[in-house]
Amino acid sequence: MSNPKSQARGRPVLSDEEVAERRRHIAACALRLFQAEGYHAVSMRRLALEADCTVMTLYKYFDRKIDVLRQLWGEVFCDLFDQLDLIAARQGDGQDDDIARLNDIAFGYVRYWLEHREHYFLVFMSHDVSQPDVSIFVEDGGTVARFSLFYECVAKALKEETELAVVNIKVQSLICALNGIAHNVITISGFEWADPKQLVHTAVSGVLNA
Amino acid sequence: MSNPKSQARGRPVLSDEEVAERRRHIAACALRLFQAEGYHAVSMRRLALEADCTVMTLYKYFDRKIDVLRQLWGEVFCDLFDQLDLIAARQGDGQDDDIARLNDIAFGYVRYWLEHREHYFLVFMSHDVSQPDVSIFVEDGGTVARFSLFYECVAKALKEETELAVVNIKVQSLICALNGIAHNVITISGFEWADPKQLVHTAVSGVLNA
DNA sequence: AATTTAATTATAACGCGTTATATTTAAATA
DNA sequence: TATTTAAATATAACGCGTTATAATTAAATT
Repeated sequence: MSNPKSQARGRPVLSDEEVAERRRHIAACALRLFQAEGYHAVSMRRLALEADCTVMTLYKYFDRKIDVLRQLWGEVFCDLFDQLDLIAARQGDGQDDDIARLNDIAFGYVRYWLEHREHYFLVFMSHDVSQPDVSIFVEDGGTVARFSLFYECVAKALKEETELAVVNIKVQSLICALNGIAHNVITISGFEWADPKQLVHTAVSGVLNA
Repeated sequence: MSNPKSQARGRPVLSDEEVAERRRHIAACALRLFQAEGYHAVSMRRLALEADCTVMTLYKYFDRKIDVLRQLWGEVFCDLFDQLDLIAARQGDGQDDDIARLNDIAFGYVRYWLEHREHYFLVFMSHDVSQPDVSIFVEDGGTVARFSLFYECVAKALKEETELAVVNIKVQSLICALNGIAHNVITISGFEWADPKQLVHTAVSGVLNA
């Protein structure tokens, strides 16, 4: 795509794969450091040391420090949805089973964030207060696609007669509710929140019965 | 409390009110600057200039820059709930009216954040990725108290027979859902979210029918 | 008026993210 | 091998949040 014979003379531009490899290497180092010491505790100078390159090289492959983080988000969601897919694969064909499965998946989703709060912060709270309108992880279509798991499960748990548009609203409402539960329980830690499982159950029942 | 005759000699410690006044002055300057240019665009040096003092004086009254922001959060919630109280004051005693009113309040809550996204970021997204467990705005009991508006409205919109504990779960679930809608619509701006009013309606119906 | 104490200032420093510029190194062609 | 081009380095600088320290100012008592 970006590399069609380029120039004849001189050192050739790195291939897309070579660029991707270098980005992956930096991201891999960053993941280790971020998980061990936290995002803000790791400086670009430190990351350069770990990645065995210069700060300037980091900035060649990532426009900003936050973009290194963004690279890791895809992996987080991959991990999360791999777990949810396992839950979804459980047997049971009745509608009661479908509802129970939806509950399990919804709670699995929230539990993942509660058990990996540093991932939650990585994904949902890395915004800069001064640049509010940044779109997260949506540019990566692969992540969005996996949210369709919720769509399928909600559709199954509902009567089959339900319209597509209605299912869509319900799914979005559910996802918002689940993210909200995770967000509130994690960030408003001084408040005596109810059992997350109950909150999730209420959200799921609500979406099905609304 | 902190000022009982203190010492006999030398300049007396500032009274609580004097301290509060200086804090308010700094916060007032900060509000003006933050709203005009954004939190991160305003440096402590700049704020000191505006507040007509030294950076060191700022640090005498606020441990960190983020604490200046925190001081402003209370005012944001005050503004928000003043608006919601107006909506809540509408006449109509039937249960249908109660449900409609709950819908209006819930949407008013979400709409406030959507229309004041900078406030949303101020309140819900000012965390540092590296210090995830900070409790927000809960230390200020006044703010939490005003959330009881939701409790009262949900209780009214439900049959009176509903248990306190159940109402409590429903209220928490609703608040999570509303925060989640605001959070997702604001921060995941690249996704085609449904009409927020519909999402709120689904959440409210869900909580009432769960 | 002299003294004591706290508030405030002045000044410098630290590492941070980020940018700019000039130089060196590596990989290709002629 | 000499040349060309891009990758990578080296180095310095900017303003940032934050901390430390010493000097100054303000308000009280003796």
